[in-house]
This record gives sequence, C-alpha cells and structure tokens, in this order.
Amino acid sequence: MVVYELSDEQVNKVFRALADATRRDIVRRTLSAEVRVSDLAAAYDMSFAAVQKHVAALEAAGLVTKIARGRERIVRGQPDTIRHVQELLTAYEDIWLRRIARLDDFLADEAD
Amino acid sequence: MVVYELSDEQVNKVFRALADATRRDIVRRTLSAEVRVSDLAAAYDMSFAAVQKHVAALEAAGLVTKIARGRERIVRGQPDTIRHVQELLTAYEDIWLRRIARLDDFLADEAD
DNA sequence: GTAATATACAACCAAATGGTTGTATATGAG
DNA sequence: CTCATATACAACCATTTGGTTGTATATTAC
Repeated sequence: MVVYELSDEQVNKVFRALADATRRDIVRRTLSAEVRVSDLAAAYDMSFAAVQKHVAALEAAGLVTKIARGRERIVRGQPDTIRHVQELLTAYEDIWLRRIARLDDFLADEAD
Repeated sequence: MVVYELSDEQVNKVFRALADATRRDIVRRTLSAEVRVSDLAAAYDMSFAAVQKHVAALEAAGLVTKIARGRERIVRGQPDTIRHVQELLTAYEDIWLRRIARLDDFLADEAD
C-alpha cells in the first residue's frame, strides 16, 4: 500500500531529521497542534535562527510543512511521512520473519 | 509493551545509523543472514575500514551485534531495536490521532 | 614456524552539521 | 507613517561524520 517510493536520499533526510531530540520534539508539537515558528523558538534554549534551521531540516525531510499566515509561518506535522518510515521498518521486520521462516523450513526438513 | 526506555542519546544513534544507505543495506543483509565483516566489506565500493566503521555505528545503535568466531566476526541484525523504533513512531501517530479525536469532539460539540 | 587472512584501530582530511550573530524584508498595530 | 513583530538568510565557527591509509594483532592454513 505504498503510494510512492522515497529515494535513498529522501530516506536519509527523514532519518537524519529524526536523529535529534529537538527536532523530534518539534514533530511531536506540530502533530498535536499547529504552531508558529516563534512558538517553537520560545520553547527551546537556542536562537530563533537555530530553531528555524531545525524546522527547515524537518521540512526538507517532509516531516512538517510550513504555511504562511500573514507574517507568521504555521508549522504542521506530516503524519504521512511518519507512516512511510514505519512501512519501511516493517519491510525490515519482514526480511527477518522470512529468515525465521526459512530456518523453520530447514529444521522441518531435517526432521524428516 | 515497551520493555525499557531508550535515552534520547540512544534514539539519536539509532536514527543517525539508519540515515545512510550503506548502513541500511548492512542491516538488511544481517537480518536475512549472518555475515562476516569481510563479506560486507566485499559488497561495497569502499575500504574495509570504512565498512568496519559503519558496522561499529550500527552496533553502537543496537541495530546489529558482532560475535567472534575464530578470527572472524559474525554480524547479526537486531530486530528488537527495529521494533523499538517502530513503537516510537507509533507513539507519534498516536499523538496525531489524539489530535484528530479532539477536533472531532470539538466539531461534535459545535453541532449541539 | 611462516605466511596468509580477518579484524582492530589510530591518524589524518574534506565535507556536513548545529550552533552563533548580524542584517534584511514583510506584515500588523497604533 | 512609524514602530514592533515574525521570519528569512548569509557568514562564520567548532565539532562530527565518513572516508582514507598505515600499522598492529590474532587466528588459521600449510
């Protein structure tokens, strides 16, 4: 049920974006409510520009989108991308399960 | 059903480790079969030491384990850690779903 | 015992990352 | 119109990353 494949580079960006506690917190906040960039900036002990960069990284990864509302920018989390990563990890689990299945078959054959 | 919580730093390492196509490929290979470090090194167009570093990053993240067998090191994927990341992402989806539920409640109240 | 193999690890380097400050621009308030 | 607010973005810097080569050590093969 995958809508479109992400390129390796896109997948890199998504995982890279999630590899930072501040960015994960931004994703959490923007999934539960729409917030302005300055709301986010107020939440962390770093400069506005630093938070801006984190939001930009998340946006490039497709984990959030920014829409203009007057002079403000509303940041919204993108659950679709989260789901996409989950599907990717499920594919890894499937690889593992197939291996287990092969081992089971092997053991069953041995028992004959 | 989370067995133990991963620290922010551990989560960082896991996502960081997955943010590289070579490392994701190593995870795939080691999930479907046990391979030696040199088997992996033979698979990529980079030095043995570079592959060693990738394996070390995955090991630090808990995505693979290395066990000694004579002079060889057998690398095995760790599906538990994959599953842990999936659970983490499910928590994000839940945040989103709770938001949707709140919005639904709000709309239902409006309709009264 | 000697040679070959498998791995480990240090030192080095270029590029990317994650922060900073400073400046510019667009919008809203009075 | 003027001032304050919200954002954008460039330049800079220290640290980390992802690769390299070179050297050392442990195990296996002959």
